[in-house]
Amino acid sequence: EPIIPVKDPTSDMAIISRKGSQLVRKHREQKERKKVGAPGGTGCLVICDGKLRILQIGIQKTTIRRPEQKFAEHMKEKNEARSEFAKKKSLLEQRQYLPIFAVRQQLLNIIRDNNIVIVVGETGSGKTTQLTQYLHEDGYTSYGMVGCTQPRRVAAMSVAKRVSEEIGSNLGDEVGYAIRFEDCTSEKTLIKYMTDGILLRESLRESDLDHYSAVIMDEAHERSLNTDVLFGLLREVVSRRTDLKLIVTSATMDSDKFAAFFGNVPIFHIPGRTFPVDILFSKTPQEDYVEAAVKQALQIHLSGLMGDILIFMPGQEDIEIVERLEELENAPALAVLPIYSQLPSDLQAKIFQKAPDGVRKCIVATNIAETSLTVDGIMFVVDSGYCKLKVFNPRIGMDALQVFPISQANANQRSGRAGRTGPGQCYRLYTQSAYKNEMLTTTIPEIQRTNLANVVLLLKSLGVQDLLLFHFMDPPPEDNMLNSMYQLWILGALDNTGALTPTGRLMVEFPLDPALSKMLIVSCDMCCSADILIIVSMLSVPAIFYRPKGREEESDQVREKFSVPESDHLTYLNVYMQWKNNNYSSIWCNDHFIHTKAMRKVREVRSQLKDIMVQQKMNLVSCGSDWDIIRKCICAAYFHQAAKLKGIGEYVNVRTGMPCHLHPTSSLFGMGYTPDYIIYHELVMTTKEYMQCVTAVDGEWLAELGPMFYSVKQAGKSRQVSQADAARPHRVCAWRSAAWRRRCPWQSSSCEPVEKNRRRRATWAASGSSVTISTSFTT
DNA sequence: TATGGTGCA
Repeated sequence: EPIIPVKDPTSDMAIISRKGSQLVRKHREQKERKKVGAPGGTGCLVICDGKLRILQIGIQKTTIRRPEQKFAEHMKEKNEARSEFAKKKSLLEQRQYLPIFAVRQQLLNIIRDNNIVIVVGETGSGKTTQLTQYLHEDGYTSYGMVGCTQPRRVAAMSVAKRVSEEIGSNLGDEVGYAIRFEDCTSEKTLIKYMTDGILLRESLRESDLDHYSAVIMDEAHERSLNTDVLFGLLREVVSRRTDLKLIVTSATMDSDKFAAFFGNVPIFHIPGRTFPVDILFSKTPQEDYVEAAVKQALQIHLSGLMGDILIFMPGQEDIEIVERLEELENAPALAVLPIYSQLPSDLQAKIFQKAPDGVRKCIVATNIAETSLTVDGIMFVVDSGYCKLKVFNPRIGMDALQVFPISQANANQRSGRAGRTGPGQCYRLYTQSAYKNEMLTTTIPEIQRTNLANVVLLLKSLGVQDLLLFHFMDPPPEDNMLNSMYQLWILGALDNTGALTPTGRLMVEFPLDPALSKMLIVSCDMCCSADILIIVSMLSVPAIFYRPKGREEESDQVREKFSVPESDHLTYLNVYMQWKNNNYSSIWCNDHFIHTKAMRKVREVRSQLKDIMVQQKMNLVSCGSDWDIIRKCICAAYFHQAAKLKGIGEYVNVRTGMPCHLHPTSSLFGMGYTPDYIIYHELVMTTKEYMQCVTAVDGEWLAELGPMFYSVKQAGKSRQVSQADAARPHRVCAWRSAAWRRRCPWQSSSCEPVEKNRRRRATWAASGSSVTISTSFTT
C-alpha cells in the first residue's frame, strides 16, 4: 500500500499528521492482527526500591515489505575532523580550558585525604582524560600504575590514545590500554586504560591488585555486570590495602548511594560543559509511540528550524517502520538513517557522514546512541520513552527480551544528546507526570536481571565462601543466585558442599558461559575438541547470519545451503569450515549473507580459547565427520536444557513441561524432520518462548549424561525418557549435603514435605531400579 | 509455524 505524498507540506499541518496517521494506522492494524493468537501475559514483575511494579507492554509486530535495498559501498571516512578550537590551541591550553582544571588542587587534596572518593563528573568536564594525569603528576605512579576502567573497548582505546598525545609519549609506553584480544601496554606503562572486564580478570590472578596505586572506575553509573562485581571486590581490596586509592565516577542521581556503599565517603562535584536543552513533554499519554514519533519528527522537519534529528526507538522493527518517513517525497529533503548494533558496519557508518547541503539527517536509533555512539550536530531528540531489556527468569531459566519504559536516567541521557554542539530541544513522547511518577529513577542494574552462573563461578574462584553474604551494591535476587549455583552443580563445577571442583577451576580459565566451558572440557575426553572449539566460538558472538529487509527469502535460501538438518550447532560448524575453505574471505561472507565482523570475531575468540587450552594442557583433536560424537558432546553440557516432541513441530521442556518453540532461524524449523528429543543453547521469550540454537539428541544420552534429571523407563516396546527429577536446587542439594543445607536460607519449613519425598526417591534411584517417578511441575 | 536492546571477558 503506497503512501500518498503530502501535497503542500509547509502550509497545512493537519494534512501532515493525517498522512502520518495513515502510515501508522496500517502498522497498528497489522500489530493487532498479529496479537491474535500470540501468548498473553507479556508483562513482567519487577522489584525496585522495595516496590513491586507490574510492567505490561503490548507486542510490537509488523511486516512491511521494502523494495530491494542497495548496500552502501563506502565505509566511514576516517578524516579526523578537528574542531576549530583544537586547531588553534596547544594541547596544554586545551587541557587548562577543561572545567576540571579549575578544581584540580581541591580534587587532589580530597584524594590524598581519603582512600575512596566518589566523583560526579558531568559530560564535558574532562574527568576521563584528566583524572589519570593529575594522579600521575601528583606522584601516584611512582609506586604503581594508575588504572582507569571503561565499560566499552572503543572508549578505552580512544581515551588512551588522546592521553598519550597529551603526555607526549607513544601509545603503549607511559600510557597504554588493555582490552580483550589486545594488550597495548609495556613495562614502562604508568597510566592504563582498560575495560572493566579486564580488571576483573586481573583480580583473579592478583586479588589485591598490587600493580596499581590507584584505580578509577569511570562511567560506573552505567552499572554493567562487571562494574557491580568490581564494586564488591574493590571495596574489600581498599580495606586491606591502605595505600590504594579508589575513585568511582557517578551520575548526580546515584552519588549518595555510591558514597553510602563505600562507607560514607566524600563526593566531589565537577561541573560539565554542555549546551542547554529544552525539554518538551507530551501533554497527553501517547497511544502509539511509533506514530507519535513519526508525527513529531515531521513537525520538526517542516518547522524550518535547522539541525539534525535523533529518534530513540526500542528495537529494529520499530526503526524499520519509522524509516518510511523518507518516502514522503514532496517534503524537503530528509535523510532517514537507521542505527542499531546488528546493522552491518557500512550502513552504520552512514550516520557519521555529512548529509548533502540542504538535506537534514534524521537518525533512528536504539539505545546504542544513548551511550555507545555519539553523533555530533544533533539539535533535536525525539524520545519514545521505551527501550528493550533482557530480563532473566531463574525459575524457568529463560531470558525475556521485552519492551520497558525507560528510567529517568535514560531519559536525561537521551535528552543530553541534543546539547553536544549547540542548544537543542528534546521532545518526550510521554507526560511529565509519567516521567515523575511512573519511571524508575535509574534502570534496574544488570546484575539483578541476568543469569549469574558466570558471576558465581568467578566469585567462588576468588574464594568468596558464602555468596549470599557477598557485599553487592544491589544484591541480585536470592533465587537467581541459588539457581546459578544449582546450574554449576549440575555441570560439575561445584561439589555437594558448594565448593569449586577441579572442573570448576578449569572452567574459570575460559572467558565463556559455564556450559560452554564445560562443553569444551568434555570434548577433550570425547576426542572432538577441535570441532567443539569452533562451535563454542561461533556461539560466543552475536548473530552470524544477516537477513536484510527486502531480501528475506533470498537470504533464507542461502542460509539453507549450510543447514545440517539435525543440528544448528553443526550448521555453525559447517559455516565456519566453509569460510575457512574460502580463505576467511569477506566477499564470501557478503555473498552468503553472513556478518563478516562476526566471523572475524569468531576467529579471534577461537584463537584465544585455543591458547588457553594449550596452556591448560588440553588436547586438540578433531573427530572428523563423526558428527554423532559432537552431538553427544553438546548433550553432555546442555542436558539440563532439553525438550521433548509433543505434536507436529511442538516441543515441551522436559524439566518444566513448558511449551517451547523452535526459533524460525533454526535449521530444524519447518523441515519436516522432528526428532523426539532436542537440547537448546538458549531459551528466549520475545513474541513466544523460543529455543535458539538446537540439536537433536538421543533420549538415552539424556539419561546417561544427566542422571540427576532423567531415567529410562520401559513403555511397551519403546523406551522413553522421562523426567526423573524436577527438583529445585535446594531440594536436590539439601539431601546430599548437610553443609550445603546450612548455607541455604530457604531451607525452611515450606520446603520440608518436598524434601522428604525427595529422600525417598533418592533411595529408589540408588537401588538401581529403572522405575521413573513422574513429578508434576508447579510454578 | 514465522525472527535478536546494549556492552564485556
